[in-house]
Amino acid sequence: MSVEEQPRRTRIQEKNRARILDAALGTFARFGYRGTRVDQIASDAGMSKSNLLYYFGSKSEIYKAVLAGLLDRWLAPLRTLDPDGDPRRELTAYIEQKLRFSANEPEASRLFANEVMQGAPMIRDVLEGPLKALVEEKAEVLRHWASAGKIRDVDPHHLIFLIWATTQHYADFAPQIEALTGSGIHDDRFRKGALETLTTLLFEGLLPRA
Amino acid sequence: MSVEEQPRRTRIQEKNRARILDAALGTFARFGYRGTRVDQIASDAGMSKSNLLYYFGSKSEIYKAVLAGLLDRWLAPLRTLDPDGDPRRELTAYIEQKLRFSANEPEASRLFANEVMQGAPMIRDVLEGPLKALVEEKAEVLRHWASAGKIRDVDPHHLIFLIWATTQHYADFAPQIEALTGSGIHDDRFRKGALETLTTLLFEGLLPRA
DNA sequence: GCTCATTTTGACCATTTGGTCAGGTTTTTG
DNA sequence: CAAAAACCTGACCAAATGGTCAAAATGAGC
Repeated sequence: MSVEEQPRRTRIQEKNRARILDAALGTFARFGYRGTRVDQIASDAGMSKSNLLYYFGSKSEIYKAVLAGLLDRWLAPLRTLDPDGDPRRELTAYIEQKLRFSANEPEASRLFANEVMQGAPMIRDVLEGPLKALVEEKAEVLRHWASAGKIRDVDPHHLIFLIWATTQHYADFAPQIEALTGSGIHDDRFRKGALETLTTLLFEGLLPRA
Repeated sequence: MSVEEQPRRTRIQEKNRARILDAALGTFARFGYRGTRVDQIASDAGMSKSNLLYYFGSKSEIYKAVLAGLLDRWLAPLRTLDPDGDPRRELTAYIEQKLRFSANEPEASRLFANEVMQGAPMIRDVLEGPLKALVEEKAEVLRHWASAGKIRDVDPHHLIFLIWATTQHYADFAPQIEALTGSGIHDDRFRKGALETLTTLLFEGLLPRA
């Protein structure tokens, strides 16, 4: 599910597999695994169902391939959090990366959400293994910053969840946000506003400083 | 979609409709509209598919009924935000209500998320109408608090989104949270920890006060 | 207990769905 | 350019799916 060996592929294979995975991401993100119809992926990818099944033997094979390609991109930003950096700088950069991800790959974000909401049947091992390890590592960083007096001493897990939740929200609930504000995270101005408000609240808090 | 007139119902109808809606909430929340099988709702509700269809003529009818019952509960907490109250008290109470909702009705939370992620096809009018109106009203409250110097002057929309996102996250991403922490929002201790961290961050901020 | 309305069932149906396969077409390779 | 490999198609299939219907079983009111 994580590392993928790359068999030799022709140019045609390269192109068609990419088209399929791209189309599949769209429908899986929208309708989940069970709600997605192979036919629709095929037509979105501009090819016949038979041809699609020539490249990926089954629906679940497509799903796994999409997820595998997604996980690394979802995780990447957290890896960049530098223990030796300044907390505010580091966390701001992290939040900005996550917001960018929501803006640039909203479908990936939604598919991830969908998979987790269904109980993470396909990626449970990743969550419990590599992700948990990474989160523990970064939680340690946060605790270290806290004990050095650089940040307030709050539960690192909840802090991480707050960042995940808020940044992901802009992708996952895009239709709601659009309905309420008329704009969305894809818009540069909007994204800057979100980042500004988010970081202000996170670092300074809502109550005016004395 | 919002108000529902109640036709006369026998005791049996009352009981069976409730059983169906309850089962339907579970599967719709997990698999979305398209991914849900009428058969499965029926068997979860402990009755035959035919019998289920005697109560609700079609799959989409069940879905609409479930959503209608859900929206009010989802919205209710925001309504309680009192303009004349103390911002910290009011917002803390709001967050606590939302966390409780995530704890007590995680499936309702997930179904709402699912519907919105699919583009809110069924509740778009509610989002653009009543919800938008309510949000504007409460945004005004926040602006008023800001201009009175009671809270920092941040974008009310993003502030509301932050609260929605963080509180909802505990229901929607429960499997991930469980995998990472071994616990979840249903646990009293955990929920108190979440509330504590959330309110501290939101009101005081992450950076230590001078 | 009798009658009528409500509730439940199981058989049935058309359509959709994931997937197979034999054979045709295109591309690559020697 | 010929042969082999890769690619693509359409017909086909079994199972699943949403939904119908007539008739049987059950319940309520007298």
